[in-house]
Amino acid sequence: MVSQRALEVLRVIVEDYVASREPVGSKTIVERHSFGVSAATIRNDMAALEEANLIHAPHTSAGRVPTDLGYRRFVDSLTDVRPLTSTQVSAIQRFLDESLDLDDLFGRTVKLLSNLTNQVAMVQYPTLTRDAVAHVELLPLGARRALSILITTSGSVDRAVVEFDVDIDETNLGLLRAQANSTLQGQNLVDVDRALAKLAAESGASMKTLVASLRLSLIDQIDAQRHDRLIVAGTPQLIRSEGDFSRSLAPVMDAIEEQVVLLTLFDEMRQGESSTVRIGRELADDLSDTSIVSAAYNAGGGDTARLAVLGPTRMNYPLNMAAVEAVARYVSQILGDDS
Amino acid sequence: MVSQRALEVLRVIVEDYVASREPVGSKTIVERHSFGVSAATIRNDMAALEEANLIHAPHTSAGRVPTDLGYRRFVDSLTDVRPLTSTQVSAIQRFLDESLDLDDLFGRTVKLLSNLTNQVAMVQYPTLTRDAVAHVELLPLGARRALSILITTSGSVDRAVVEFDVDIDETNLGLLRAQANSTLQGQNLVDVDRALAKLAAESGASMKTLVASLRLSLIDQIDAQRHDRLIVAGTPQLIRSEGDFSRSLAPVMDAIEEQVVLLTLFDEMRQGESSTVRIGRELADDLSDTSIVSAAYNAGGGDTARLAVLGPTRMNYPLNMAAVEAVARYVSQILGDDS
DNA sequence: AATTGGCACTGAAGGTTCCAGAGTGCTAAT
DNA sequence: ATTAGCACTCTGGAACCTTCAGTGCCAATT
Repeated sequence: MVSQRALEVLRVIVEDYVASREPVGSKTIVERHSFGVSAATIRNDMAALEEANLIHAPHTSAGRVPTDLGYRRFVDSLTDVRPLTSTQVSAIQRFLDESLDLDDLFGRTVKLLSNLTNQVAMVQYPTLTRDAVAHVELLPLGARRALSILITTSGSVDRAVVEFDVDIDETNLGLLRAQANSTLQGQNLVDVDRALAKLAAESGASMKTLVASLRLSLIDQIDAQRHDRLIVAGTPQLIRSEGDFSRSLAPVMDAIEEQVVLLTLFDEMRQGESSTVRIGRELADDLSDTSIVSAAYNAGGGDTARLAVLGPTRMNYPLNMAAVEAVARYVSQILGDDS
Repeated sequence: MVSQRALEVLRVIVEDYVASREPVGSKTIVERHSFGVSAATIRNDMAALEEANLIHAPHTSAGRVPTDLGYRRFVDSLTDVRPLTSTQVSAIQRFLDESLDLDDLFGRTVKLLSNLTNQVAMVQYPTLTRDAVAHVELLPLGARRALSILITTSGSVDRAVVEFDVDIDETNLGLLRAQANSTLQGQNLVDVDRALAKLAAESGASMKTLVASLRLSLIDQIDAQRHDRLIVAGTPQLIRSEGDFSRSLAPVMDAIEEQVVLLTLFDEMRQGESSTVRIGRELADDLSDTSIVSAAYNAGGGDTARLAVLGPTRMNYPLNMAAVEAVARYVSQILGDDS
């Protein structure tokens, strides 16, 4: 039904529409692109595309606009992701190489990605399975509570509150801290549970219950540290492309601020291949005017997480895909090196 | 020139306009409020108000809208800040009391404030001068670099990179960590510099240079920890009140994302009294359609910082002032208690 | 001196009509 | 399969009108 040429027509419709924001008609197509055929022929192809639900006319006598399905077809047909220019690449490298710890790296990464694409950019925190305990700090918070701070060898820091069953004073807390550190230092995070169980078993009665409380809290903490955070930058870009949204931007901003919808989405994607594009209605209802281009990056030791850009469905997919993939690649490179 | 009654008229104009978003005319005023006079009289008063640049007519035959100056007069005339209802107050208390560490408290605070006011809410991190060192962690980052993590007794955590002049191995780093901790633990942050200088003086030649490097880094870190961060929530609210902005929201969002303009503003305000309202052009140019209502809170030990809401100049000032002040009060209360 | 009713005037908002233009779908011819 | 031709449709903008809320001012009133 849809000929080869018709797909070419789809391609130029997507490209022109993304560039101009104007519905594109048969005449402008033959003018701007050298198909060897007349406008009437293009019109026939367009009729076929419309039949296949790939494009759509806002009203009877307007040009055509790609549907979600049209964008999907367009994206799927992109075989070779045009790489970024070498100056861009070296700028990325230089910029990211300067970063200090994980937080700093991710902060730089989102800003960079947002600047490259003029979209909202997001980076998901990785779960570092080969991460080990560097230090556990315990600070009193009251008679039966303490704040536990877990520092890992990758430099990540997490906090949680430990609830004890009994009152605990400075001395006891110091003892617990000393024991926990000597037991846990150097242990891989996944082994913390086992190590603490063992410590509890070997401890005297009074210490046993304290260790048990700490164990509960630390396990939670380690679990919670999994892909549960998103660093975001570039929300102002969303406003700049407000014209591309049929409904209010507020629900989109809500989703970004809440994070949970996006994180769930990322978790779904982890199953899939490394680079993924979600378009319009393929996402949640509130995000039906937006698309997300994301790629997995390697956080070292076989751990992966995702980074992404989010923008209106009318976005420059090739550019965004190239940027997301390039940045993911360099972040992987940096995280693969040391530590 | 502007009679007492005229100021009453200003008050109802502000209130009605904030409530309805419609320019308010003399007729609606006499209908909705019981001034004992006719519309013509109100018109005379309005002429005086316009003369004084307190109100302004969008066009010849429309009602009036307050100017920035009008809002200013209105706000200044609010003597008694109507307190929140007792259910609101107890909800605030219950919600904030549950919080664990500082980060959690501030996270809750901004969300709460944003919900209470339907505006963007912000909390500035306090500088905790009575904060002391709980633990210093050092993690290798390469031959001549290490990541230092500083945990304070208030539970705040900061990271920085230490650059050494010479290569350093695990053993040396461990030694440095042990020395640093035994010297610094329990020391007030402001004394860290002195303590490390002393340690350097007393150390052997090889250790001396390492301590010096660490000192440089930690000092920076402690300095940087001063009021340099802003926790923000509720940016979607900004979009919901987009109609109140004459120009694009993008610069406003930029300012929020960049933070620096707002932080500078907060620093200026610290001089002033505890509760402050900045209206329209009193702020930066890009923020000429927005107002900021802020209050100082007490972080314990005489340290203060600010929290605020930001929204269109057409905002409910009494409500926002009450909310900001109430929340500031409870945050102060919580931070005054323990630790 | 302050207040008021009356009244002419103003400008925005909204509706109607018209026109031009872009773009289409269809048909018949190539 | 492609194309030229053509009638048709719909939007967007201009021009125009009417309505209406609200004003400013003046002369009369308290």
